[in-house]
Amino acid sequence: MLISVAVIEDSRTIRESLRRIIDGTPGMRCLWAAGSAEEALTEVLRQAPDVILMDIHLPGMSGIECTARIKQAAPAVEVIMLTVYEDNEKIFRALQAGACGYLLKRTRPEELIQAIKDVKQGGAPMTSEIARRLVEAFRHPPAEHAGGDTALSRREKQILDLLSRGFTNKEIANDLSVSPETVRHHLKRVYDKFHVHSRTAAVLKYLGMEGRPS
Amino acid sequence: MLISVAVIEDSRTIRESLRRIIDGTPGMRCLWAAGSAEEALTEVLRQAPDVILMDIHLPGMSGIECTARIKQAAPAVEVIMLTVYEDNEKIFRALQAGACGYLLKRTRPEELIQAIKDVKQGGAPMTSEIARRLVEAFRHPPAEHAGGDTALSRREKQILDLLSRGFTNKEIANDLSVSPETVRHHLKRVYDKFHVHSRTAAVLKYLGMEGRPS
DNA sequence: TTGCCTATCCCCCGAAAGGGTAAGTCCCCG
DNA sequence: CGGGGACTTACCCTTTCGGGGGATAGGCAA
Repeated sequence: MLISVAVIEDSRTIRESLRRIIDGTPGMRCLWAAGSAEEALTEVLRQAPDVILMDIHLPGMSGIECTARIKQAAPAVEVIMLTVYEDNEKIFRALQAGACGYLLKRTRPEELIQAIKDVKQGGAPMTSEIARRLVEAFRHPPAEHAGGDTALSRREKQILDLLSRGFTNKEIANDLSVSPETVRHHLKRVYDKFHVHSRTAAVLKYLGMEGRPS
Repeated sequence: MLISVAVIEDSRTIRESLRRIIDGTPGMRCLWAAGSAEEALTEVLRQAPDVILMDIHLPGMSGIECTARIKQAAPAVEVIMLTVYEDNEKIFRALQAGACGYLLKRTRPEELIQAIKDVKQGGAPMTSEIARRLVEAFRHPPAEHAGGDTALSRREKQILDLLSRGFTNKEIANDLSVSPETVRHHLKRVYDKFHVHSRTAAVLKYLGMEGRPS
């Protein structure tokens, strides 16, 4: 079974290097290699590959945006993000856009090839560090990729956490064995810090969804 | 650096086999090997290992429950679930309980050893199939296992959508050019359908986060 | 010591939200 | 044609929120 691969990467050197690695692998062929997201989008419509290696940092449209569009146009195409970045936010955004793998550029060629094969078999190749972050994010969705650096006190976080599970102030107060007034007080401070004026907006901000698309 | 490992596995054969594999690896030592969750919990307090290999299916307390308790008592201990099951629910429950890796029992010894090392380095070893499921779960939490089949009318969805972006009833009303009373009315129906009693809870349900872990 | 932060609790007020009920329009389907 | 569902508006009442004060107390650092 021949796996058709495409590469999206702005650096010509890396792009051609990836193409050589792919074409040099038996059972694998590089269909095309684009230098920009825009170019890639037209190529995808012309010839949809099985797997795409996508640089996350592209001039113009980002690789994340490009991934989202490709998955919309051709959901069967599997996308592996290839990047130098290791920060959580980019990882999550890429996965949500539809990427199924996330590798660092320093990944060795043989691992890259293995990753492409993995993807075809329904796997989700990623370094174990990245897998760990995914696991962490899965375990504590709020604390990690939301609030982040916003200086919330322990108590405020705690209350926000209960708030984000749909409890009323009174229920939170009972849960924490304090007066509802105290809960309200902490929430006021949270609203200030988040620059919001409603519990709903605060929760959304806390969960990192304030900018969700419709 | 010596990595101390512990094994929790009810089958004596597999337990001893795991112990041999670990003790046969330079730089690794099997501290203890328990046959039940209860036994393991007391052992953990006595001697906390760096990494635990935990069978998910144990007589009495399950491996998932046991993982949760261990992580509570000794958060630094890393737990790798070892199992024959491959179903999503168990995977997620285990990860939420605090496991950081999830391997199938048919994993070869050398991979197991590598996984233990991975964990010590902050990785999250898992087969790529399992990683894929995690990614899937991460990508569509809302659409899939939430809202899904709940029969919401067009209008109700529309309002819920605006609601889930933090708008007040009045703002939604302006947006849709209807009266706030109308918005309130639709929301009431939504609350009924969702069996919730607050906008926050409704939004969470809508976004598919109603069962989030703490 | 004097602040400053966090946490706790209290007051007030007006606005918003939740619950119930009623009634009007529209359009589709039998 | 009639009935039903979706959508609309309106009224009632009660509870909760959001925003504004202020008071007390412990901890921690300048």
